[in-house]
Amino acid sequence: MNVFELINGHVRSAVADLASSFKAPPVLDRIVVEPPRDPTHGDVATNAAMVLAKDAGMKPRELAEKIAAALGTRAGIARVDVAGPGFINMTLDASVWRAALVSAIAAGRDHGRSRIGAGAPVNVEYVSANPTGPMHVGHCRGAVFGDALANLLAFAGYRVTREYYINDAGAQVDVLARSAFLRYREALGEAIGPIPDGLYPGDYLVPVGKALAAEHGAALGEKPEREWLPVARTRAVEMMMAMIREDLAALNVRHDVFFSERSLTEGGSDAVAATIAALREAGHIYEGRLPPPKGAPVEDWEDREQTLFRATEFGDDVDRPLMKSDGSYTYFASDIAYHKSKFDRGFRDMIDVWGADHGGYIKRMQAAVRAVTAGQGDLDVKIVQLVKLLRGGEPVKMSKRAGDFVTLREVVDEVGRDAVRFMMLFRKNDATLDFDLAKVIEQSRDNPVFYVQYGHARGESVFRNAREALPSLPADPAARAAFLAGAPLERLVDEAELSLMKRISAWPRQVEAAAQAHEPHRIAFFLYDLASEFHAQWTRGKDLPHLRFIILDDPQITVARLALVQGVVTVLASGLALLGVGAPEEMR
RNA sequence: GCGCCGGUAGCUCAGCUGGAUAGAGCACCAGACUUCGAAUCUGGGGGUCAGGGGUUCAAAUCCUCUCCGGCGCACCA
Repeated sequence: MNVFELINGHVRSAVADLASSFKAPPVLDRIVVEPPRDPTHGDVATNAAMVLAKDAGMKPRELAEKIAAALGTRAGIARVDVAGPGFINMTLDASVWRAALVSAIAAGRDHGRSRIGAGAPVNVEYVSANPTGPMHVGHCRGAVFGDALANLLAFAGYRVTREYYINDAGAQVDVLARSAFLRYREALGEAIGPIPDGLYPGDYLVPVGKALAAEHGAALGEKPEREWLPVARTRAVEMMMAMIREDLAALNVRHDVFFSERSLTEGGSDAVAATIAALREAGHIYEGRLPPPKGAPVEDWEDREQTLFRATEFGDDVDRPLMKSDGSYTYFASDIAYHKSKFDRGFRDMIDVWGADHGGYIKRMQAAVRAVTAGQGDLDVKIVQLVKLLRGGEPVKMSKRAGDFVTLREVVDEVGRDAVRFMMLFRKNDATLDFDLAKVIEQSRDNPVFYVQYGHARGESVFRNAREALPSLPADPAARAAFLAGAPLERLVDEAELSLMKRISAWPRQVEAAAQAHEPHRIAFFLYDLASEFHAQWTRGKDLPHLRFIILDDPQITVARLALVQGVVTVLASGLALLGVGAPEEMR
């Protein structure tokens, strides 16, 4: 049950009833129904009169009075005021919040589930790290963000596919293959000495060399490179991807589809060639020259005729090359074919999650998606900004050159999956993030992960204690919820209790807003606020014993308050699940 | 030089796609444990929303210019 959706309906129908006297038909899209920032203004406010005043040919306040009069007669609306420049403020009958709480408890983990997605397929592509080594911390944020966003969209009613694009076709995987081949010779007993510059030095390739040796014996080493390289490459990529999947599993991140870049051009058909041909057919490709980039001079600039995509016709700054000077496709060309494949597989809505260093790539990719889908497809690119890794306020030094970068696994092993996930989401995706290894394992309010989880554990702790005073309270969670859904909620009259009920009721609205904005961090912040309000109410019971959740000689109010706790626990558990973070029963 | 992302309290950050008097945590000051978990809570001080101009009933939010920080800038992925 979404209270704001309910009132939204009332507002729209009230406006529709008045519309015959308007000068122009009202544009309902701009009407916003939301909780006012200042609670003294009531429970729900709408700007309807202000945005429709022109259409109505009335002054905002005059129109507001008329809408307010119509709303005043609707069920559940206890009071309507016109305020300021023409806000309509509504105070709802407490029965509305009670009904919302009952519905939340009864729905359990489905409370907040939405149908705004209407089953539309959405493709969320995230991580897509090169299969050339283990994942490092830099990959964490994109992985967690993409995963949480996918959860959120699924909860909001979209049909979500989680996808990983394997970059197994470029020069980098050839380097990987040569590095693995060296390890293969090593595995056969050869002294290889130090790893030469330009090859990957990491010892995670040792097992690949051993595997190649075990499978091929000495045979591979006797062949020319063009024969052994594909073999080494395939095996290396395979083993790297297995490693990456394990790393992701440690973070509780899983994908539905792993899409190989190589598969676009291998086998019977060349999807990249086909895509380019189609674009050429549509007039989006030409042979031409590109001006050298301004600013920093490019040393080896080679002015030549090349195959260019007219990205500028779709909003990009310059046209983009599709072929390298050696005649092979650019990465961009493959990427166009890849996104076309997404569209051909039924995804009009696509979301890519990229690191900040790829920000300059957004426009051309969106341009390409428009071109290749004839404007039917929509690509949203979410950029996750840099993560600064700290320990007790001091930067953790990492040098990629020396090979001592911090791996994803190391961080997860040190602070735990929950802490990593929550902290990665407790910040807007496009703002940089400080991740302090010391702070995230602290058990204090300083640490939001703990604070929210503790809120959940504390709620469960109340239930454990309540069973002594209230033997009829079922231990089984589902039975408990069913039992509490029948609680005498009219006993909840304290302002703060009412306020908690309202926040629990706001959950569905939060889910929808976060899903539509593609912003899972809003969920994290909502949970933090809910936990905070719950902790506050819990502590009030210390000064004011009559406000405790468990009142020994009044089982009725105890049941009512337990229902409130049930609502809190339900939303915390549900929200934490969206973030992929555990909701512990206790934290001792 | 161009593009993208940031700039909000001393510090770290929210601000619900334009709403009413801009909010939280930390830090600082003053308080609350014979108690449902004090791993918590209550109160207080603290603001030129980087700066100028514009759009309108209304701007931290949209447009524009400037300043500062990060990232990127044929043929890498």
